[in-house]
Amino acid sequence: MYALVDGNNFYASCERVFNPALRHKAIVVLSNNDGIIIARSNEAKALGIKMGTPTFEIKDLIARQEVIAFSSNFALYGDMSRRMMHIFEDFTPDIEVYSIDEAFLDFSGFKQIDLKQTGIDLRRKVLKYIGIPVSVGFGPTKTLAKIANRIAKKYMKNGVALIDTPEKIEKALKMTPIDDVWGIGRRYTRFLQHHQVQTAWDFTRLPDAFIRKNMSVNGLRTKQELLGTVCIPMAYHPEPRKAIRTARTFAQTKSSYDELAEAISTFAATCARKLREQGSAANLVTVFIRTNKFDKKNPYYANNFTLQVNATSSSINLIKAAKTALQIIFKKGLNYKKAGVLVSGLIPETHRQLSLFDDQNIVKHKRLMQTIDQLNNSAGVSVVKFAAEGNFPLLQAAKKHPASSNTICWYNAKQYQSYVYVIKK
DNA sequence: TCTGGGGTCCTAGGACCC
DNA sequence: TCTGGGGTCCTAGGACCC
Repeated sequence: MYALVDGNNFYASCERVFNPALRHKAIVVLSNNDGIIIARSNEAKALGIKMGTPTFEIKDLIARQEVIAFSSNFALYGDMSRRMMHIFEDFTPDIEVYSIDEAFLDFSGFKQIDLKQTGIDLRRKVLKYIGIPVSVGFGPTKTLAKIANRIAKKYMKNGVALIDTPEKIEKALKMTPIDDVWGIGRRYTRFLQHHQVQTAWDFTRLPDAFIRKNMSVNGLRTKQELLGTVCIPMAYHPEPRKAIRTARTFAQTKSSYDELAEAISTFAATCARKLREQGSAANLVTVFIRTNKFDKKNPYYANNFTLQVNATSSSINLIKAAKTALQIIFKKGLNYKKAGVLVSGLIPETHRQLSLFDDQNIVKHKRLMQTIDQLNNSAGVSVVKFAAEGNFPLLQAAKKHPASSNTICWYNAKQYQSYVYVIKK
């Protein structure tokens, strides 16, 4: 048996932990730039606020304080998540961290265990030590555990549901709308409803050939999982990412190349840092930019360009490549609303092929990056960054006074069109 | 009129997840 | 006025190989 455990309204619950006065209040958590709603407490859901609602659509509710809105704080949520996962590990060592707020727990080694009681204990423990309410669903496959979790959340006062017999499977499938099945998204929901499939149970009545033809092998896996046959194995140890992406929607559009280049450089540096964190190097760098897709008055422009690089995790190399790609797709006279950098073709850093042209720099870059990472990690924030990233008011001062009191090191790496400098904490 | 057979690799697009 | 960010997998089709 597997359990799916997830934090109820996770981001909203995290905010609540630190402000108990918010209990029973309608609260929402907003995206980057406070653009849309990305999490809601039950009370906010009851007000009819949907996921993804643009914030401006509920600004009256916020102004009247009927809804309390928070800007997102992902550092906090990540920390809460780690602590929550740690508690899960007290119940079984075999866990798969599936997302920031949920994990699959493998209980197949526990033959004599009272799962229902285990779920209740787990819930109580997380609530006590972390302060986050969780729901626990048990099932013989991950897909059924997901369904059990939904039932736990919706109908069970103790937050725990167990699907462990053929009778319970059938009952659970019949009470689960097709769009609540893990693996069935918007498109397939529409398609299936068109074929008179309303519930998970209806779906399991479809012929395999029909599912295979219209929904690929994944659809078939979902059907088997719903019937109790494991097709989606546990992933106990996270694989290294195959692509890493950093992108932002801008609060204010950017139209000049320089402004955009600074943003792109920041994204590239972030990608580079994430690459180093997981010990990978990238062979491909993609840059994309787009204007406001909601703007009906002006023509929409979106483009991307991918450059091949010698496998690297150096911020310097990646910033340089990203800026080159940007030059190719940048068009003057447009107001850009969103931009991003994607690094892919990732390989383990240790497998990196030495190239004739850059092996001189690899060692230098490596030491520089290590030093920068150490400084930034120990400070907890970005105290060292590249001048190409811009947005650094001290840059001008540092240029004028390389040895000013708040500057302990000033390094101008002209050949990379970038600067590195270190500010005293 | 009629034009082999078998394979790999890569990419874009479309589906899904949180 | 104001609309998120970060991933994965599968498939079809094209390029290319012998």
